[in-house]
Amino acid sequence: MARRRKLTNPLGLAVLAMLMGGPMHPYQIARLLKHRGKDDSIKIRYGSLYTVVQNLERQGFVEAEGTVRAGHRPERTVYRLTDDGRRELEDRIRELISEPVKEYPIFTSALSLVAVIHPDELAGLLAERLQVLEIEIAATTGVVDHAVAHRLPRLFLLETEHGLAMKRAEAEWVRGLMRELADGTFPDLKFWRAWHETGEFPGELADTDWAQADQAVLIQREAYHAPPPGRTDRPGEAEQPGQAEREVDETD
Amino acid sequence: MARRRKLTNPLGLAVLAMLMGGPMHPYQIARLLKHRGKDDSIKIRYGSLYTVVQNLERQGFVEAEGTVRAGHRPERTVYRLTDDGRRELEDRIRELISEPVKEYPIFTSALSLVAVIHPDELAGLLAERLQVLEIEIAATTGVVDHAVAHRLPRLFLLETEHGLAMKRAEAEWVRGLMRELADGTFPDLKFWRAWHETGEFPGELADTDWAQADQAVLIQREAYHAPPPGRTDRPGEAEQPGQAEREVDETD
DNA sequence: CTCCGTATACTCGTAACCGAATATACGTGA
DNA sequence: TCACGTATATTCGGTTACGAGTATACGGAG
Repeated sequence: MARRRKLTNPLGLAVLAMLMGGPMHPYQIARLLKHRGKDDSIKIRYGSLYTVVQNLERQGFVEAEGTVRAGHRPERTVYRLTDDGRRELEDRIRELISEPVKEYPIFTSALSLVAVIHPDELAGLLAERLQVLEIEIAATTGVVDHAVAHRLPRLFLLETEHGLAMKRAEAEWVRGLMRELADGTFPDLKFWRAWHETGEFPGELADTDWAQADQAVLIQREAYHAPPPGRTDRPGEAEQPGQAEREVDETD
Repeated sequence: MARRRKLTNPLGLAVLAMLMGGPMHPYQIARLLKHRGKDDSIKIRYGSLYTVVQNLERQGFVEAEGTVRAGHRPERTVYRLTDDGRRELEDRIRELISEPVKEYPIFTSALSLVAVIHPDELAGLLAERLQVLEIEIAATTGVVDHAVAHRLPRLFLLETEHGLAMKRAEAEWVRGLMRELADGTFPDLKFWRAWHETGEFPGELADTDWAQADQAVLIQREAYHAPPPGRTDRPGEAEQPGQAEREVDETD
C-alpha cells in the first residue's frame, strides 16, 4: 500500500463522505455535492476532483469496483469506500472540529497592509464591503429560512449557520471601524493623514522603541550589506506609508 | 514586458509593501515581515518567497538594482519597487478591502460533513476547540495590550483586532451550539442519534421533498448508469450518516 | 428532420506552493 | 583556539491545484 499520509484535503474528505451512501463515479460525486449545496463550503473543481480521487485510491481510502461505459462517452470508474477510508474520514473530521487550523484569510492579509491607503479612502472602501456583506447575509438568511420551511434538519445547515455568524461578526467589526473613522475617534488619524499627505513618517513616532527596533532590523551586520535601504536621492522616500510597522512579537 | 495579470498573492503584495521603505533583498524582506509580526496574517515560506519575487520582477512590479556578495555566501539580489508596483499594490489593497473574496475555511468544510460524527461525541470535540480558542483569544488580547502599551498605532493592529473579533464570534457560536446539544434543544437530536445507532436513515424523513430530490440526483438517466449506488447486499448500507443532505440551492 | 446549446464525463499542461536541502559565516561555550 | 549550534541566504524537486480543452450524447426549437 502506498505510504499513507493524513488526509486533510476538504474535497477528499467530501468524496469519502458521499461514498458512505454507496459507490459512485467521480462526476456523480461532484453532482451530489453540488446538489446538496456543499459547494458553498467546499471548493469543487473538476480539474482537482479526478486527481483527488486517484490519490484516495492510492492511499487505500477508496477502491475501484468497476468501469462502465455508455456508448462512446468517456468511460467512468465507479468507486467504493473502504473501511480505512471510513475511519480516516471520521478521524479527520474529529480532528478538524476539535483543533483550530491556522489560516490566512485574504481580508486579514489586506488589513495588515492597509497603511498604503489614505484613511478617508479606506472609509469608502469599507462602506462598499459592508454593502456586499449585508447582501450576502440577507441571501444566506433566505437560504436558512427556505431550508427550515422544507424541514431540512439543522444538522445539514450547521456550516451555513456558522458562515452566517462569521459574516455578521465581520459586518459588525467593519461598522465599528467605519464609525471610528467617521467621528474621528480612531487614534492617530492625524498622523496617518499626514503620512500620506507629506510622504514623511511623523517625527514624534520615529523615536518610539518599536520604530527604532524596526530600523535595527533593517540595519544588519554592516559587513554584509549593501548601503542601507531607502537611502536614495529622493527625499522622503524612506519611511513611506506601508512600512514602519510594529515590532511586537506575537505567539503563533 | 511580460503579460501582466492581477496580483492577488498576499505574499507578493507584502513584498511590494515592504519595498516601499526602500530596496531590499528577499531574505531581508522576509525578516522585516516577521519582525513586524506580519507572518501572523500572511503566510511566509522561503520556498515561495523567491518564486514570488521573481514573478513580481517578470511582471514589472519590482526590478533588480544589483547583486552583492559577502565572502563566499550565496550572493543576493537587491530589488526596488517600481511605479507600476506601487500602483498595483494600492489597487489590489483597495479591491481586497472593498470586495469580499469567497474562501473555504477548513472548519466550515468540516461542519458540512459533521453528520459522520455522533452528536454526543461532537459536544466533546467542540469543548476541546473552545478551550484552544479561548487560549488564542487571551494570547491575542495580550499582544494587543502590549502593543498599545508600547504606543504602536492602531493602524498597525487592525488585522490583529479583526482576527480577535472573528475568534470571539466563533467561540460564541461554538458555545451556543454546545448549549443546544447539552440541553437537548438542538432539533432532530433523536434522529441524529438513531441514525448513528441503527445505521438506518429515519423513515419519517425519507419522504420529505429534499430527501426525495436527493434520491433523484442519485438516479440519473438509467440508460447510462451502472446499477443504482448503494444497492448492495448489505442491508442498511444505503443512507448512512454522512449523506442524505439538503437539496436547498444557495446563491454563491 | 436538423441544428445547436447544454449536459455528461474526463484529461492535460501549466503554474504555484513549499519542505528540505545546500553552503557559508558568526557567536558562544568549553 | 576550536567546535558546534545557529544565523544568513538561496535553491530544487516533488506535489497539488485547476483552467481550459476534449469527446460524446441529449433535448428542444425551428
